[in-house]
Amino acid sequence: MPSTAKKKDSRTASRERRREQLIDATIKCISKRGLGGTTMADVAREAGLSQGIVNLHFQTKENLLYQTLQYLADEYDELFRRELDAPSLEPAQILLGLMRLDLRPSVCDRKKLAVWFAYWGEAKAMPTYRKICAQYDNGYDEAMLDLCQQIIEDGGYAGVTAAQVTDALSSMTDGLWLSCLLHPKSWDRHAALASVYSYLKAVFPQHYQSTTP
Amino acid sequence: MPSTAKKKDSRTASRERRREQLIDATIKCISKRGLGGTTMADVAREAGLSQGIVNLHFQTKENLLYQTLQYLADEYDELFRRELDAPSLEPAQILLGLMRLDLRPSVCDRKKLAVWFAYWGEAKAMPTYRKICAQYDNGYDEAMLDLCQQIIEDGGYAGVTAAQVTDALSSMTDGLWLSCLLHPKSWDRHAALASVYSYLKAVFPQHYQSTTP
Amino acid sequence: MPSTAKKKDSRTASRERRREQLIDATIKCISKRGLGGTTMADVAREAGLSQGIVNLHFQTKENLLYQTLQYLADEYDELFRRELDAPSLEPAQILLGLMRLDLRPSVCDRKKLAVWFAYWGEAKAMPTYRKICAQYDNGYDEAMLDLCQQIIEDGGYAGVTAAQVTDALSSMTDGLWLSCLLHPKSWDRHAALASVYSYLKAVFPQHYQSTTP
Amino acid sequence: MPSTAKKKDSRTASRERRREQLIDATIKCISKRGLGGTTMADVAREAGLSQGIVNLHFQTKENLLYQTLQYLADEYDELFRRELDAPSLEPAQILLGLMRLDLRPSVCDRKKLAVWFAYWGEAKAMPTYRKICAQYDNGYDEAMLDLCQQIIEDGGYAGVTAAQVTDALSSMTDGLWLSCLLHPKSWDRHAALASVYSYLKAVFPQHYQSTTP
DNA sequence: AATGAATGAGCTTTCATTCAT
DNA sequence: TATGAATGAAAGCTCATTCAT
Repeated sequence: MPSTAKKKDSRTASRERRREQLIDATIKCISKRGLGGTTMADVAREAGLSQGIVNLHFQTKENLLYQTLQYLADEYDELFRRELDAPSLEPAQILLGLMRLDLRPSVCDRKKLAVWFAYWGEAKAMPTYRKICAQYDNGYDEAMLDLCQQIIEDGGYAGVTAAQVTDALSSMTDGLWLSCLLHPKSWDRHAALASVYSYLKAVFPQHYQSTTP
Repeated sequence: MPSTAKKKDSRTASRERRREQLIDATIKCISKRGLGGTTMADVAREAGLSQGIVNLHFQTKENLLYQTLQYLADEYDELFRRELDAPSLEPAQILLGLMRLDLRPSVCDRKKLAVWFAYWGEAKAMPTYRKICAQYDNGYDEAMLDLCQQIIEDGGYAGVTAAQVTDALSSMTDGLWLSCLLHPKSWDRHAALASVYSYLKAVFPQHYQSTTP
Repeated sequence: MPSTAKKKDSRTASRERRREQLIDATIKCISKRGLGGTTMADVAREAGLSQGIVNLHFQTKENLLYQTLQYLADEYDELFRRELDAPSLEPAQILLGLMRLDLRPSVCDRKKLAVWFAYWGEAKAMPTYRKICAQYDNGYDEAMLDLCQQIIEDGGYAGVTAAQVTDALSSMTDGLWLSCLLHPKSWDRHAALASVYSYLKAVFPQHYQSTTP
Repeated sequence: MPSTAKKKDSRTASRERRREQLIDATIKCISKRGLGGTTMADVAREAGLSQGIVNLHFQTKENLLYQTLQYLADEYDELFRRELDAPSLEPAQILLGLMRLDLRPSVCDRKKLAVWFAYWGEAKAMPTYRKICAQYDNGYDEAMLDLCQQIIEDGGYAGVTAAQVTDALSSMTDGLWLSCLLHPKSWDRHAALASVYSYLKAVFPQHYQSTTP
């Protein structure tokens, strides 16, 4: 969302703002009541607006949910790209940055995670959703694969392939998210990061040596 | 379920069988259409029975879903206990066995995973579901924690705690399940196991040395 | 129900007993839950028998309800005839006897009244029910009309017709029944009888003179 | 309902009007089909509106029925109060007015009576209904008790108590209503009033002397 | 004659969607 | 644009009735 967007004429600008307002309300609703428990009326009420407003802006419920997922995906993508393109010194630092990103409060946030898992839960049944998820995931895997490759070559590590580490790492973050969702009480951001770091230290000992991540 | 259970009189037995038949149909339906897309009529049709049958045996939809989750949880629990109680030689072997279990075709089965994720997706909204999930998870974590502790002591490993490894491993399997669900095409059971094994080799090098898991 | 009925062979006798048992259960159910809230299953359960039993004996629900109403009507009719045919001395005594009958505990019983009013409540919609009710009522009115006529002639009362008194008296008992049903707490059998008696004393002063009825 | 109420804005006014329209349809349906035979769809159809409309305005069927009963009770209450507060000359005239009221065509109307009796039929099973009925009844009895007391004192009547007359009169009107419901063909408003009047003449001869009521 | 599992029509209720204002 | 009353399809659930045992 480039800053020029703010210069749109008031009508369009308000349209855009309404959209975000409604998507926001959708996220809150899904997080509170689950996908199945969220009605169009709930979303409208959460946004403090009237019944018909959601259909007015999103036509159908399916589209609202699709756009909401897309919104979250874009938001994450933006953060991911920024992390990746950071003028960071070394691949190992970038990789660690990506791991940190996934556990950052604004990303690893129960409200948003609830939405992701809600979608994933329906993913098998709704190919459209799966497509969005898969498309991004592939991009992330590719980037991580590349970083791991560089680290392995740099460190001359044997016994692991870049694919294995990539798989392991991305699985771990997904799993840690689930854990955050299911055990809100006992979940600890730092412990999670420590687990990830313990793995990095174990496979890439030359690149990760600090005691704390 | 002791073998004597099979000697139930035909009436009771058939009640029990019908229950399983309906739970089975429920799993298939959720897997095909998602939690939200599954109707009582769908389940009845899938089971080849009539409309009212599900309410007759489970009273409400909520209860049907609850019992289905419980059924899956019990099924997994049975396998987990069996693996844990196996007269296996060493903790390291048992731990590997548990990892293998999670990636075994009958466990890591898209149909069942779809159900698990469907529930997890609604977990935030339905405390009842979360309770079932959480209750078992705690048991598993404890068992794994114990195994890791023993391995660490046995190997004199420094730099990792049992909690970190447990967290990492259970997160990894959860994440690999999600991966299996979302990328059915590219998902590879052996690759997944290799990823897990690469981690084990890295953290517990003395205990896991084979090239292949 | 003449005593010879008891000599039927066991099969038939048991059929008859089942019928009464089920009608009894029906009365209890309607009284507890109302006509609308009474299901075939409720009746069977109340009778301590199995689901299908009611259809076996009464074929349809409508018939069960019809037979139950008929049963109550017959029971009342039996009592009414007995009172009417009593070798009572005078019309005034017989008339008072009929009034007493309507307020007798076994007749003016909330359980049974609930059933009568349940039927009356549906009477407009179910002509079959209305027919039963009307048919008996006419008979009673005729008998009372006759008694009142005799009393009026005997006393030389002017200013009231037999029809008016009959109407007033039968309306009063119906109304007192409703009162018994609606105000179980404050309802008092003796007060009710006193009200009726006060009317009799007022219209037929020569025939009813005691202080208490 | 003061005349200013009519100036409500069209939206609110229409809400109120729709409510009455639906209650009206409910009364018609109950009167035609009985409480048990009345479905939400029937009510909607009777009102010439769509399926969901009744739930939209009354949420549940139970509430619709409750509100309908309340509506009828309020309507009667209004008439009763008006009759009671009439600048009538004497208690005897007011009492007669109340009796007339109960037999007035708009009150003693088979359609409405069918509804009252439908509720009374379920009253034992539904405490909520009984409460509404009882609450009003008490008020009416009190008012009548008061009037009778004055008449008795004024006339120096002995042998009857105010309570007895009140009981007798209110029972009579209830019974006459039932009669109106059950015997629509032979029912005669004037005969009914004559019966009531014959009673009044008999107990309070000094106050009621005309040949016709 | 009796049982109780099974059926399926019908009911209440919910909710995405439409539309007059 | 925005509103919210209205719609009607579809869902969950109940229950009279049937039928194999």
